[in-house]
Amino acid sequence: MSIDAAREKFRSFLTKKGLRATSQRLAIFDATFAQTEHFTADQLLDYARAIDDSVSRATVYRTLPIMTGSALLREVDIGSGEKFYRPNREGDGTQVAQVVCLDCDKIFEISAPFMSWYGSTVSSKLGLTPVTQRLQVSAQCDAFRQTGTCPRRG
Amino acid sequence: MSIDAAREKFRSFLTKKGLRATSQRLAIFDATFAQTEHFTADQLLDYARAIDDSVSRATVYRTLPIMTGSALLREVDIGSGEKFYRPNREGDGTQVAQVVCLDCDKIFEISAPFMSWYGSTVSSKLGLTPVTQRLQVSAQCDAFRQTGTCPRRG
DNA sequence: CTGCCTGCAAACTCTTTGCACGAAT
DNA sequence: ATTCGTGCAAAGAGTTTGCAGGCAG
Repeated sequence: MSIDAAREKFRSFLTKKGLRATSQRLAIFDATFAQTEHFTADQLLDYARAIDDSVSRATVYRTLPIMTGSALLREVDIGSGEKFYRPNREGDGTQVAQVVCLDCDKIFEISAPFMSWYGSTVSSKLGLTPVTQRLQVSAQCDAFRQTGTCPRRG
Repeated sequence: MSIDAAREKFRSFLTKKGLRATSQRLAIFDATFAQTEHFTADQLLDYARAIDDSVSRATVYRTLPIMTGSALLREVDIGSGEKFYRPNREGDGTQVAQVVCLDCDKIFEISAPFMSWYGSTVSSKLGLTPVTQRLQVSAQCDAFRQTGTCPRRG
């Protein structure tokens, strides 16, 4: 999905919800779609300010739930104090697992289609309907432990 | 595992690590093993103070990582701002998934032995060695949505 | 005795919120 | 014109830490 197509989707999402397409919201949105890796709210503030320096931290935090609600942004919580985000270029539906490298602090994502099967199996036994699921693996980098450098590291 | 056996394990863990078996640490430990459900650090402070009212919040937070390090306590982070804990009576090794009910706020645990298989499969492709894994499902309570009451709710 | 451990309170990190001004429809 | 949205700064929640005194080994 091109950034223009994505921006248009975001605009129409805002309109449909009766929300206003302010310059700040659009700057924040554009900033997310310029990223190829996971990023934090704090980083997003920087990225958005490079586009429109009137963007404030409060507006970033207020816009994040709007964007995740539009399914154009995914939230990734690896339990590290701060949350990570990533543009959802593929549209929706893909079940992914995260692999977090303890040496690189890098987050990899891998498709894990069986997750939804597991979720429904397990939940139906409890009389529950699954809403979200996450599968996360934290791991050590073999190369880093042996050679002292991680090939994926900056 | 009985509480006495568990306390003895904790004592020897402390000794082995060169740590002191203070009355506060033992009170906090006993408090964890009296619980049958998940609990927060804040709740643990209350429980521990009921045993030894000299226990402070700081000591609870300083003792938690020691206990998780001894594998007698498991930490469960469902991404809700605060972490949950639960005594590990079964010993170690069991791979469990959490199912969190959005209506009850209750945390269920279910054995998910295939998790470790998935972790190693996925990680070996990236040259990583898995350290920890978590599989979590957040779900709605069918009964609550239909009748307005959840049978599992207090 | 020695130095690890403690309680207290302040600091910290990430996120949310109240308020009065400003801008989108 | 109306509201909704904004920036600022302060508040919040959960957790961590510096310090002076206290107790285990």
